[in-house]
Amino acid sequence: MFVTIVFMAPRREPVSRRDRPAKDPLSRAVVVAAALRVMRAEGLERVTMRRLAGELDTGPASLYVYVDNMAELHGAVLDELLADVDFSVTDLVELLSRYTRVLFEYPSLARSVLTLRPSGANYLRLIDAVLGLLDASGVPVSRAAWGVDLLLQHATATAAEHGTRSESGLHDASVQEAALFAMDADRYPHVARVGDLLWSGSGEQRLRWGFAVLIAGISATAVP
Amino acid sequence: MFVTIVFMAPRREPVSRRDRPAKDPLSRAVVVAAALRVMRAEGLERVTMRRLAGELDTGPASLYVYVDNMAELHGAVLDELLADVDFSVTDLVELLSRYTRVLFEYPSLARSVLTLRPSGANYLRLIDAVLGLLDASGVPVSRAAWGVDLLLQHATATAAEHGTRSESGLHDASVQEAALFAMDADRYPHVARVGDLLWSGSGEQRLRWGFAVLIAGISATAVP
DNA sequence: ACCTGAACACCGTTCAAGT
DNA sequence: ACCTGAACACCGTTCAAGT
Repeated sequence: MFVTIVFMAPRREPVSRRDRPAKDPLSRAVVVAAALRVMRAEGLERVTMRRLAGELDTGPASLYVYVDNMAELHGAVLDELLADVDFSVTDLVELLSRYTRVLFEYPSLARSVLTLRPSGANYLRLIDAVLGLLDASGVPVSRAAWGVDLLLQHATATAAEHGTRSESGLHDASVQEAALFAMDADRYPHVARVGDLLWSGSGEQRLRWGFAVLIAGISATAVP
Repeated sequence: MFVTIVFMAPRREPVSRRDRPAKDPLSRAVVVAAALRVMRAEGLERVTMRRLAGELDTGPASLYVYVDNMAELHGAVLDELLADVDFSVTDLVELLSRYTRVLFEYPSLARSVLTLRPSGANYLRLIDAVLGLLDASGVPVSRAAWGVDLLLQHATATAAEHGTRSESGLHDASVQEAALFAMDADRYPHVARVGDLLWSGSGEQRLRWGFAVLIAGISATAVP
């Protein structure tokens, strides 16, 4: 993969524009594709306007012709990622898991998406599929309309958190510390009573339990 | 408020260290207090290591003696904010609302906290209070242990999103656009069927409905 | 009209060298 | 031991000036 990228965007000697091989004309699709390429190879942190501009043989200002800003570019990258996902399943938890699996690979993207309210064609396709399955299982339309947000937010938040945990090795240490601290039964009687259960279970288990909780709650709770 | 802050940290002429009035000795508490002051006055975006250092008459490197990094500082600021909140209530939704209200005032902090797993004394006090109320309403301890995470994450995520909406005027426009786009009944039949319900309700209403959904779901769903 | 060089106004974090 | 000046290695976005 890395070799491919080097081949597609070789470092060139700084020669005058005329002498350089013709480059692809810029377009929104080309910018998004470059962003996806850099993210896959080096992570979202390396997807900067300057880096992308370098990759596309132009200056950072030129990218603003095709994307509004970084946040919007992240939204476009997510939608591109979702383009390859098949959402035609009959089990809601499986559907949500397919979405989550994509984000688990790019936790920083999940973190960005969390504050984005994505609106791309493929995200809409996902929303449509979720609404379809909620309807099929008899959930009233008003609950489904609000519930889809809750379900996708849980998926996104879990993926974002997953990344934080695995990216910083510090985290285990600070959880340990908090755990010790928390076992002060005088100050935190309920935390002490619950004990290790607070940190128990795998990410996968908690994700699936969360989906189950939400589906049960959505089915049972009327909107105001 | 602004005047107070100016008074507390007046711009000084660049004079040699000897001639300057004695400054408070640095400490973690002093750094966190400065961060809180700058956040209240100008928003979290202005809380940078360099800005804080300037405020405290030192260089940015000095702050690293007291905080590990920006993320940890954000966690400390949240905990400081929670110090003033009374969590001794008997209604779980009211308890969660008190937490949410704090974050609603600082949406960027909510965004940061979302990927933080806070572990401060006051956040622990909040967790303890939530666990207490779940126990009081007869929720099995294993469900409560996992449920507290779901409840607080919903609160935090909603506050983070609230900020995104109100900070960028763009958002309304892009929601409009998405709404039109989404009404393509051939491509997104379920979205089209649900229609405006997707974007209906106030933030407050959806927040409270989310809490109700989670509480119902947590009570009804066994952990694996 | 479309594009971009250069500038504006910054960042977090590290580390060698003080005291 | 504790502290910090200066440097490292960058940022996103705007806008005047090209073509």
